Amino acid sequence: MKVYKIPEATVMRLSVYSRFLHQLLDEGVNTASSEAIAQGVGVSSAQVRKDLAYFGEFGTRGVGYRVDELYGHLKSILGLDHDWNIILVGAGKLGSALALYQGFAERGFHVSTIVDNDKKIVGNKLGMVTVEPIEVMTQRVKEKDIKVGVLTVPASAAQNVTDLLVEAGIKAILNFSPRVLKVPNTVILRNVDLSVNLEVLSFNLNMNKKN
Amino acid sequence: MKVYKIPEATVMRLSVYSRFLHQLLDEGVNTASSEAIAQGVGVSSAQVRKDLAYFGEFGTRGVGYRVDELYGHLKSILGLDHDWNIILVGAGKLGSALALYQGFAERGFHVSTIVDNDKKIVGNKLGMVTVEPIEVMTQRVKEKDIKVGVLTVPASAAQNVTDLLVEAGIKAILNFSPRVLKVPNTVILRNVDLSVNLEVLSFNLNMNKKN
DNA sequence: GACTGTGAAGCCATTCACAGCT
DNA sequence: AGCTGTGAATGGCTTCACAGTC
Repeated sequence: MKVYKIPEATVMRLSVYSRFLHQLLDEGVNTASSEAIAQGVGVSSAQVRKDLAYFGEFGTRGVGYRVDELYGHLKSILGLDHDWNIILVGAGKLGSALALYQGFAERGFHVSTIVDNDKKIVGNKLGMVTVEPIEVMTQRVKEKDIKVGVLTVPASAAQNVTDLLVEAGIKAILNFSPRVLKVPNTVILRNVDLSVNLEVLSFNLNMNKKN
Repeated sequence: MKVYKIPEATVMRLSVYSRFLHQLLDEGVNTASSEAIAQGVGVSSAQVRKDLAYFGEFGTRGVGYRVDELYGHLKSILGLDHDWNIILVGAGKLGSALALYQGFAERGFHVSTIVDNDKKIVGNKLGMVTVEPIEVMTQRVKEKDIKVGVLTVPASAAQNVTDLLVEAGIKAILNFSPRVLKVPNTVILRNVDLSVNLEVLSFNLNMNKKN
Protein backbone atom coordinates (compact mmCIF):
# COMPACT_ATOMS: atom_id res chain seq x y z
CA MET A 1 0.00 0.00 0.00
CA LYS A 2 0.84 3.69 -0.26
CA VAL A 3 2.98 3.66 -3.37
CA TYR A 4 2.83 6.25 -6.08
CA LYS A 5 4.61 4.51 -8.88
CA ILE A 6 2.14 2.08 -10.34
CA PRO A 7 3.34 0.06 -13.34
CA GLU A 8 1.33 0.81 -16.43
CA ALA A 9 0.86 -2.91 -16.98
CA THR A 10 -0.84 -3.04 -13.60
CA VAL A 11 -3.23 -0.26 -14.55
CA MET A 12 -4.18 -2.04 -17.75
CA ARG A 13 -4.86 -5.22 -15.83
CA LEU A 14 -6.98 -3.37 -13.29
CA SER A 15 -9.18 -2.29 -16.15
CA VAL A 16 -9.49 -5.88 -17.30
CA TYR A 17 -10.17 -7.16 -13.78
CA SER A 18 -12.88 -4.58 -13.40
CA ARG A 19 -14.64 -5.73 -16.52
CA PHE A 20 -14.36 -9.34 -15.48
CA LEU A 21 -15.83 -8.51 -12.07
CA HIS A 22 -18.71 -6.79 -13.82
CA GLN A 23 -19.32 -10.03 -15.67
CA LEU A 24 -19.24 -11.99 -12.40
CA LEU A 25 -21.72 -9.52 -10.90
CA ASP A 26 -24.09 -10.21 -13.80
CA GLU A 27 -23.73 -13.90 -13.12
CA GLY A 28 -24.64 -13.36 -9.48
CA VAL A 29 -21.27 -14.40 -8.07
CA ASN A 30 -20.63 -12.94 -4.61
CA THR A 31 -17.06 -13.89 -3.90
CA ALA A 32 -13.98 -14.57 -6.01
CA SER A 33 -10.48 -15.72 -5.08
CA SER A 34 -7.41 -14.27 -6.72
CA GLU A 35 -7.10 -17.62 -8.48
CA ALA A 36 -10.62 -17.33 -9.91
CA ILE A 37 -9.96 -13.84 -11.20
CA ALA A 38 -6.61 -14.96 -12.57
CA GLN A 39 -8.25 -17.77 -14.53
CA GLY A 40 -10.88 -15.44 -15.86
CA VAL A 41 -8.48 -12.89 -17.25
CA GLY A 42 -5.49 -15.05 -18.05
CA VAL A 43 -2.80 -14.01 -15.58
CA SER A 44 -1.29 -15.58 -12.44
CA SER A 45 -3.00 -15.34 -9.07
CA ALA A 46 0.12 -13.81 -7.52
CA GLN A 47 -0.11 -11.11 -10.15
CA VAL A 48 -3.69 -10.34 -9.23
CA ARG A 49 -2.83 -10.06 -5.54
CA LYS A 50 0.21 -7.89 -6.21
CA ASP A 51 -1.75 -5.56 -8.45
CA LEU A 52 -4.53 -5.12 -5.91
CA ALA A 53 -2.10 -4.74 -3.02
CA TYR A 54 -0.81 -1.48 -4.52
CA PHE A 55 -4.08 0.10 -3.50
CA GLY A 56 -5.08 -1.51 -0.27
CA GLU A 57 -6.17 -4.72 1.37
CA PHE A 58 -9.42 -5.58 -0.33
CA GLY A 59 -9.61 -9.29 0.36
CA THR A 60 -10.32 -11.58 3.27
CA ARG A 61 -7.82 -14.35 4.03
CA GLY A 62 -9.30 -17.76 3.68
CA VAL A 63 -12.20 -16.37 1.64
CA GLY A 64 -11.22 -14.16 -1.26
CA TYR A 65 -12.65 -10.87 -2.51
CA ARG A 66 -16.24 -9.67 -2.37
CA VAL A 67 -17.07 -9.07 -6.00
CA ASP A 68 -19.28 -6.02 -5.61
CA GLU A 69 -16.93 -4.38 -3.17
CA LEU A 70 -13.80 -4.96 -5.23
CA TYR A 71 -15.59 -3.82 -8.36
CA GLY A 72 -16.45 -0.57 -6.62
CA HIS A 73 -12.88 -0.05 -5.49
CA LEU A 74 -11.53 -0.65 -8.97
CA LYS A 75 -14.01 1.71 -10.60
CA SER A 76 -12.98 4.36 -8.15
CA ILE A 77 -9.24 3.71 -8.56
CA LEU A 78 -9.61 3.93 -12.33
CA GLY A 79 -11.49 7.20 -12.05
CA LEU A 80 -14.63 5.62 -13.46
CA ASP A 81 -16.91 6.66 -10.63
CA HIS A 82 -18.06 9.53 -12.82
CA ASP A 83 -18.59 9.95 -16.55
CA TRP A 84 -16.02 11.58 -18.81
CA ASN A 85 -16.80 13.96 -21.63
CA ILE A 86 -14.56 13.33 -24.58
CA ILE A 87 -14.01 15.17 -27.83
CA LEU A 88 -13.43 13.20 -30.98
CA VAL A 89 -11.29 14.87 -33.61
CA GLY A 90 -11.65 13.34 -37.05
CA ALA A 91 -14.93 11.77 -38.15
CA GLY A 92 -13.62 9.51 -40.90
CA LYS A 93 -14.18 5.77 -40.91
CA LEU A 94 -12.38 5.09 -37.68
CA GLY A 95 -13.65 8.18 -35.92
CA SER A 96 -17.24 7.38 -36.80
CA ALA A 97 -16.84 3.84 -35.57
CA LEU A 98 -15.44 5.03 -32.27
CA ALA A 99 -18.17 7.64 -31.91
CA LEU A 100 -20.76 4.90 -32.15
CA TYR A 101 -18.77 2.28 -30.24
CA GLN A 102 -20.87 0.93 -27.39
CA GLY A 103 -17.86 -0.13 -25.38
CA PHE A 104 -17.00 3.47 -24.55
CA ALA A 105 -20.46 4.46 -23.42
CA GLU A 106 -20.74 1.35 -21.26
CA ARG A 107 -17.67 2.38 -19.31
CA GLY A 108 -18.78 5.98 -18.86
CA PHE A 109 -16.95 7.65 -21.74
CA HIS A 110 -19.33 10.03 -23.41
CA VAL A 111 -18.45 11.46 -26.83
CA SER A 112 -19.94 14.91 -26.36
CA THR A 113 -18.30 16.71 -29.28
CA ILE A 114 -17.13 15.60 -32.71
CA VAL A 115 -15.20 17.86 -35.08
CA ASP A 116 -13.75 17.43 -38.55
CA ASN A 117 -12.19 19.75 -41.10
CA ASP A 118 -13.96 18.15 -44.07
CA LYS A 119 -16.96 20.31 -45.03
CA LYS A 120 -18.65 17.29 -46.59
CA ILE A 121 -18.74 15.54 -43.23
CA VAL A 122 -19.65 18.52 -41.06
CA GLY A 123 -23.35 18.41 -40.23
CA ASN A 124 -23.59 14.62 -40.32
CA LYS A 125 -25.08 12.99 -37.27
CA LEU A 126 -23.27 10.21 -35.46
CA GLY A 127 -25.70 8.88 -32.91
CA MET A 128 -26.93 11.92 -31.02
CA VAL A 129 -23.98 14.12 -31.92
CA THR A 130 -23.61 16.39 -34.95
CA VAL A 131 -20.17 16.74 -36.52
CA GLU A 132 -19.00 20.35 -36.18
CA PRO A 133 -16.29 22.24 -38.05
CA ILE A 134 -12.83 22.01 -36.55
CA GLU A 135 -12.82 25.76 -35.93
CA VAL A 136 -15.09 25.34 -32.90
CA MET A 137 -12.76 22.81 -31.28
CA THR A 138 -10.97 25.15 -28.90
CA GLN A 139 -14.19 26.78 -27.83
CA ARG A 140 -15.95 23.48 -27.16
CA VAL A 141 -13.08 22.10 -25.10
CA LYS A 142 -13.15 25.19 -22.95
CA GLU A 143 -16.89 25.65 -22.54
CA LYS A 144 -17.59 21.96 -21.87
CA ASP A 145 -14.41 21.58 -19.79
CA ILE A 146 -13.43 18.52 -21.80
CA LYS A 147 -10.41 16.70 -20.40
CA VAL A 148 -9.93 13.91 -22.93
CA GLY A 149 -9.45 14.08 -26.70
CA VAL A 150 -9.48 11.16 -29.11
CA LEU A 151 -7.54 11.71 -32.32
CA THR A 152 -8.48 9.92 -35.50
CA VAL A 153 -7.06 12.30 -38.07
CA PRO A 154 -4.54 11.57 -40.83
CA ALA A 155 -0.90 11.48 -39.69
CA SER A 156 -0.17 14.73 -41.49
CA ALA A 157 -2.68 16.70 -39.42
CA ALA A 158 -2.02 15.03 -36.09
CA GLN A 159 0.59 17.35 -34.58
CA ASN A 160 -1.32 20.45 -35.60
CA VAL A 161 -4.53 19.29 -34.01
CA THR A 162 -2.62 18.19 -30.93
CA ASP A 163 -1.08 21.62 -30.47
CA LEU A 164 -4.50 23.21 -30.66
CA LEU A 165 -5.97 20.76 -28.18
CA VAL A 166 -3.12 21.36 -25.76
CA GLU A 167 -3.55 25.10 -26.08
CA ALA A 168 -7.25 24.73 -25.42
CA GLY A 169 -6.36 23.01 -22.14
CA ILE A 170 -6.93 19.34 -22.87
CA LYS A 171 -5.49 17.03 -20.20
CA ALA A 172 -5.19 13.71 -22.01
CA ILE A 173 -5.05 12.50 -25.60
CA LEU A 174 -5.71 9.07 -27.05
CA ASN A 175 -3.97 9.06 -30.39
CA PHE A 176 -4.99 6.67 -33.17
CA SER A 177 -2.94 8.37 -35.88
CA PRO A 178 0.33 6.70 -36.80
CA ARG A 179 2.52 9.63 -35.83
CA VAL A 180 4.64 10.30 -32.79
CA LEU A 181 3.19 13.35 -31.10
CA LYS A 182 4.96 15.91 -28.98
CA VAL A 183 3.03 17.17 -25.99
CA PRO A 184 4.12 19.03 -22.85
CA ASN A 185 4.58 16.64 -19.95
CA THR A 186 1.52 18.04 -18.25
CA VAL A 187 -0.58 16.31 -20.89
CA ILE A 188 -1.06 12.56 -20.79
CA LEU A 189 -0.65 10.83 -24.12
CA ARG A 190 -1.45 7.29 -25.18
CA ASN A 191 -1.01 5.84 -28.62
CA VAL A 192 -3.05 3.09 -30.17
CA ASP A 193 -1.43 1.96 -33.32
CA LEU A 194 -3.64 -0.46 -35.19
CA SER A 195 -1.16 -1.55 -37.82
CA VAL A 196 1.60 -2.09 -35.27
CA ASN A 197 -0.60 -4.80 -33.81
CA LEU A 198 -0.97 -6.56 -37.13
CA GLU A 199 2.75 -6.21 -37.76
CA VAL A 200 3.59 -7.90 -34.47
CA LEU A 201 1.39 -10.80 -35.57
CA SER A 202 3.11 -10.83 -38.91
CA PHE A 203 6.52 -10.90 -37.22
CA ASN A 204 5.53 -13.83 -35.05
CA LEU A 205 4.11 -15.77 -37.97
CA ASN A 206 7.35 -15.16 -39.78
CA MET A 207 9.44 -16.39 -36.82
CA ASN A 208 7.38 -19.54 -36.34
CA LYS A 209 7.90 -20.48 -39.93
CA LYS A 210 11.66 -20.55 -39.41
CA ASN A 211 11.28 -22.47 -36.11
CA MET B 1 22.67 -11.31 -33.54
CA LYS B 2 21.31 -14.85 -33.62
CA VAL B 3 18.91 -14.68 -30.71
CA TYR B 4 15.54 -16.28 -30.61
CA LYS B 5 13.87 -14.45 -27.81
CA ILE B 6 12.98 -10.99 -29.04
CA PRO B 7 11.13 -8.78 -26.55
CA GLU B 8 7.69 -7.90 -27.75
CA ALA B 9 8.39 -4.27 -26.99
CA THR B 10 11.25 -4.46 -29.47
CA VAL B 11 8.99 -5.86 -32.17
CA MET B 12 6.50 -3.08 -31.66
CA ARG B 13 9.24 -0.49 -31.94
CA LEU B 14 10.58 -2.11 -35.11
CA SER B 15 7.19 -1.53 -36.65
CA VAL B 16 7.32 2.11 -35.62
CA TYR B 17 10.89 2.54 -36.88
CA SER B 18 9.89 1.07 -40.18
CA ARG B 19 7.10 3.56 -40.62
CA PHE B 20 9.36 6.42 -39.66
CA LEU B 21 11.96 5.28 -42.19
CA HIS B 22 9.27 5.21 -44.83
CA GLN B 23 8.57 8.81 -43.99
CA LEU B 24 12.28 9.65 -44.28
CA LEU B 25 12.38 7.93 -47.66
CA ASP B 26 9.54 10.13 -48.84
CA GLU B 27 11.50 13.14 -47.69
CA GLY B 28 14.50 11.98 -49.67
CA VAL B 29 16.75 11.35 -46.67
CA ASN B 30 19.54 8.88 -47.42
CA THR B 31 21.15 8.30 -44.08
CA ALA B 32 19.96 8.39 -40.48
CA SER B 33 21.81 7.96 -37.20
CA SER B 34 20.32 6.02 -34.30
CA GLU B 35 19.93 9.39 -32.61
CA ALA B 36 17.91 10.76 -35.53
CA ILE B 37 15.62 7.74 -35.53
CA ALA B 38 15.32 7.95 -31.76
CA GLN B 39 14.21 11.57 -31.96
CA GLY B 40 11.72 10.75 -34.67
CA VAL B 41 9.97 8.01 -32.77
CA GLY B 42 10.49 9.12 -29.19
CA VAL B 43 12.88 6.57 -27.70
CA SER B 44 16.58 6.61 -26.74
CA SER B 45 19.31 6.07 -29.32
CA ALA B 46 20.74 3.18 -27.31
CA GLN B 47 17.34 1.56 -27.53
CA VAL B 48 17.30 1.89 -31.29
CA ARG B 49 20.74 0.33 -31.61
CA LYS B 50 19.90 -2.51 -29.22
CA ASP B 51 16.69 -3.29 -31.05
CA LEU B 52 18.40 -3.40 -34.42
CA ALA B 53 21.36 -5.40 -33.09
CA TYR B 54 19.06 -8.35 -32.40
CA PHE B 55 18.88 -8.89 -36.12
CA GLY B 56 22.28 -7.99 -37.48
CA GLU B 57 24.71 -5.16 -38.06
CA PHE B 58 22.87 -2.81 -40.32
CA GLY B 59 24.76 0.40 -39.66
CA THR B 60 28.11 1.94 -40.46
CA ARG B 61 30.19 3.35 -37.63
CA GLY B 62 30.79 7.02 -37.96
CA VAL B 63 27.94 7.31 -40.45
CA GLY B 64 24.66 5.78 -39.37
CA TYR B 65 22.14 3.67 -41.24
CA ARG B 66 21.25 3.82 -44.93
CA VAL B 67 17.55 4.56 -44.85
CA ASP B 68 16.45 2.47 -47.84
CA GLU B 69 18.55 -0.48 -46.79
CA LEU B 70 17.39 -0.48 -43.19
CA TYR B 71 13.81 -0.04 -44.29
CA GLY B 72 14.12 -3.12 -46.45
CA HIS B 73 15.61 -5.14 -43.62
CA LEU B 74 12.84 -4.13 -41.25
CA LYS B 75 10.08 -4.94 -43.73
CA SER B 76 11.60 -8.34 -44.19
CA ILE B 77 12.10 -8.94 -40.45
CA LEU B 78 8.49 -7.99 -39.81
CA GLY B 79 7.28 -10.34 -42.52
CA LEU B 80 6.00 -7.46 -44.59
CA ASP B 81 7.86 -8.37 -47.75
CA HIS B 82 4.66 -9.94 -49.01
CA ASP B 83 0.98 -9.11 -48.58
CA TRP B 84 -1.23 -10.83 -46.04
CA ASN B 85 -4.80 -11.91 -46.63
CA ILE B 86 -6.91 -11.32 -43.59
CA ILE B 87 -10.45 -12.28 -42.70
CA LEU B 88 -12.59 -9.85 -40.77
CA VAL B 89 -15.24 -11.37 -38.55
CA GLY B 90 -17.96 -8.93 -37.54
CA ALA B 91 -18.96 -6.09 -39.82
CA GLY B 92 -20.50 -3.77 -37.27
CA LYS B 93 -19.29 -0.22 -36.73
CA LEU B 94 -15.78 -1.11 -35.76
CA GLY B 95 -15.43 -3.93 -38.27
CA SER B 96 -16.57 -1.72 -41.12
CA ALA B 97 -14.15 0.98 -40.12
CA LEU B 98 -11.26 -1.47 -40.05
CA ALA B 99 -12.30 -2.96 -43.38
CA LEU B 100 -12.00 0.46 -44.96
CA TYR B 101 -9.01 1.61 -42.91
CA GLN B 102 -6.26 2.76 -45.24
CA GLY B 103 -3.52 2.11 -42.70
CA PHE B 104 -3.88 -1.65 -43.13
CA ALA B 105 -3.76 -1.64 -46.91
CA GLU B 106 -0.72 0.65 -46.91
CA ARG B 107 1.22 -1.88 -44.89
CA GLY B 108 0.21 -4.86 -47.01
CA PHE B 109 -2.72 -6.19 -45.02
CA HIS B 110 -5.50 -7.03 -47.40
CA VAL B 111 -8.99 -7.68 -46.06
CA SER B 112 -10.02 -10.38 -48.50
CA THR B 113 -13.04 -11.77 -46.70
CA ILE B 114 -15.63 -10.26 -44.37
CA VAL B 115 -18.27 -12.29 -42.58
CA ASP B 116 -21.09 -11.46 -40.18
CA ASN B 117 -23.99 -13.37 -38.70
CA ASP B 118 -26.47 -10.53 -39.09
CA LYS B 119 -28.60 -11.14 -42.19
CA LYS B 120 -29.28 -7.42 -42.50
CA ILE B 121 -25.58 -6.75 -43.02
CA VAL B 122 -24.77 -9.70 -45.26
CA GLY B 123 -24.60 -8.53 -48.86
CA ASN B 124 -23.39 -5.02 -48.02
CA LYS B 125 -20.27 -3.90 -49.78
CA LEU B 126 -17.32 -2.51 -47.84
CA GLY B 127 -14.91 -1.18 -50.39
CA MET B 128 -14.43 -4.02 -52.88
CA VAL B 129 -15.53 -6.76 -50.52
CA THR B 130 -19.05 -8.08 -49.97
CA VAL B 131 -20.06 -9.17 -46.47
CA GLU B 132 -20.79 -12.89 -46.47
CA PRO B 133 -22.73 -15.01 -43.97
CA ILE B 134 -20.68 -16.43 -41.13
CA GLU B 135 -21.42 -19.96 -42.32
CA VAL B 136 -18.85 -19.63 -45.12
CA MET B 137 -16.09 -18.61 -42.71
CA THR B 138 -14.41 -21.99 -42.36
CA GLN B 139 -14.54 -22.64 -46.08
CA ARG B 140 -13.04 -19.24 -46.97
CA VAL B 141 -10.20 -19.57 -44.49
CA LYS B 142 -9.30 -22.91 -45.99
CA GLU B 143 -9.70 -22.12 -49.67
CA LYS B 144 -7.92 -18.79 -49.48
CA ASP B 145 -5.34 -20.12 -47.02
CA ILE B 146 -5.97 -17.15 -44.71
CA LYS B 147 -3.53 -16.95 -41.80
CA VAL B 148 -4.82 -13.92 -39.92
CA GLY B 149 -8.26 -13.21 -38.50
CA VAL B 150 -9.48 -9.93 -37.08
CA LEU B 151 -12.30 -10.20 -34.57
CA THR B 152 -14.79 -7.40 -34.08
CA VAL B 153 -17.74 -9.33 -32.73
CA PRO B 154 -19.61 -8.79 -29.46
CA ALA B 155 -17.92 -10.28 -26.39
CA SER B 156 -20.59 -12.95 -26.11
CA ALA B 157 -19.79 -14.40 -29.54
CA ALA B 158 -16.03 -14.06 -29.39
CA GLN B 159 -15.00 -17.45 -28.02
CA ASN B 160 -17.35 -19.29 -30.36
CA VAL B 161 -16.00 -17.57 -33.43
CA THR B 162 -12.46 -18.09 -32.19
CA ASP B 163 -12.96 -21.83 -31.83
CA LEU B 164 -14.29 -22.01 -35.38
CA LEU B 165 -11.37 -19.99 -36.74
CA VAL B 166 -8.87 -22.19 -34.93
CA GLU B 167 -10.55 -25.30 -36.25
CA ALA B 168 -10.41 -23.86 -39.75
CA GLY B 169 -6.66 -23.54 -39.35
CA ILE B 170 -6.14 -19.84 -38.66
CA LYS B 171 -2.64 -19.01 -37.42
CA ALA B 172 -3.10 -15.63 -35.75
CA ILE B 173 -5.96 -13.61 -34.30
CA LEU B 174 -6.23 -9.92 -33.59
CA ASN B 175 -9.02 -9.59 -31.06
CA PHE B 176 -10.91 -6.33 -30.58
CA SER B 177 -13.65 -7.82 -28.44
CA PRO B 178 -13.39 -7.22 -24.71
CA ARG B 179 -13.15 -10.87 -23.75
CA VAL B 180 -10.23 -13.04 -22.80
CA LEU B 181 -9.98 -15.74 -25.45
CA LYS B 182 -8.61 -19.23 -25.10
CA VAL B 183 -6.61 -20.51 -28.04
CA PRO B 184 -4.18 -23.42 -28.41
CA ASN B 185 -0.59 -22.23 -28.11
CA THR B 186 -0.03 -22.88 -31.78
CA VAL B 187 -2.20 -19.87 -32.52
CA ILE B 188 -0.88 -16.37 -31.96
CA LEU B 189 -3.29 -14.06 -30.19
CA ARG B 190 -3.17 -10.31 -29.67
CA ASN B 191 -5.76 -8.22 -27.92
CA VAL B 192 -6.58 -4.62 -28.65
CA ASP B 193 -8.83 -3.31 -25.98
CA LEU B 194 -10.08 0.14 -26.84
CA SER B 195 -11.69 0.98 -23.53
CA VAL B 196 -8.69 -0.21 -21.55
CA ASN B 197 -6.77 2.58 -23.22
CA LEU B 198 -9.26 5.20 -22.15
CA GLU B 199 -9.33 3.76 -18.66
CA VAL B 200 -5.57 4.08 -18.34
CA LEU B 201 -5.94 7.75 -19.25
CA SER B 202 -8.72 8.10 -16.74
CA PHE B 203 -6.54 6.50 -14.06
CA ASN B 204 -3.69 8.88 -14.76
CA LEU B 205 -5.94 11.91 -14.74
CA ASN B 206 -7.26 10.73 -11.40
CA MET B 207 -3.76 10.28 -9.97
CA ASN B 208 -2.56 13.69 -11.13
CA LYS B 209 -5.46 15.35 -9.38
CA LYS B 210 -4.26 13.91 -6.05
CA ASN B 211 -0.67 14.95 -6.80
C1' DG C 1 35.16 13.34 -34.89
C1' DA C 2 31.17 10.72 -35.44
C1' DC C 3 28.53 6.95 -34.67
C1' DT C 4 27.72 1.88 -34.20
C1' DG C 5 27.67 -2.46 -31.58
C1' DT C 6 27.75 -4.49 -27.12
C1' DG C 7 29.08 -6.15 -22.36
C1' DA C 8 27.92 -4.61 -17.83
C1' DA C 9 25.08 -2.23 -14.64
C1' DG C 10 20.81 -0.68 -13.22
C1' DC C 11 16.05 -0.85 -12.91
C1' DC C 12 11.52 -2.59 -12.99
C1' DA C 13 8.01 -6.20 -13.16
C1' DT C 14 6.75 -10.88 -12.27
C1' DT C 15 7.00 -15.11 -9.76
C1' DC C 16 7.98 -17.64 -5.63
C1' DA C 17 7.06 -19.05 -1.23
C1' DC C 18 5.39 -18.52 3.14
C1' DA C 19 3.81 -16.08 7.36
C1' DG C 20 -0.49 -14.56 8.97
C1' DC C 21 -5.37 -14.21 9.21
C1' DT C 22 -10.27 -16.17 9.13
C1' DA D 1 -7.91 -25.71 5.50
C1' DG D 2 -8.11 -21.94 2.50
C1' DC D 3 -6.63 -17.82 0.74
C1' DT D 4 -4.58 -13.14 1.17
C1' DG D 5 -0.64 -9.96 1.57
C1' DT D 6 4.20 -9.42 0.97
C1' DG D 7 9.40 -9.75 1.34
C1' DA D 8 12.83 -12.11 -1.34
C1' DA D 9 14.38 -14.12 -5.53
C1' DT D 10 14.22 -14.19 -10.29
C1' DG D 11 13.97 -12.74 -14.89
C1' DG D 12 13.87 -9.36 -18.50
C1' DC D 13 14.22 -4.86 -20.55
C1' DT D 14 16.58 -0.44 -20.72
C1' DT D 15 20.34 2.58 -19.98
C1' DC D 16 25.18 3.35 -19.50
C1' DA D 17 29.54 3.73 -21.17
C1' DC D 18 33.10 2.67 -24.11
C1' DA D 19 35.93 -0.07 -27.42
C1' DG D 20 35.87 -0.51 -32.22
C1' DT D 21 35.26 1.20 -36.88
C1' DC D 22 34.77 4.45 -40.62
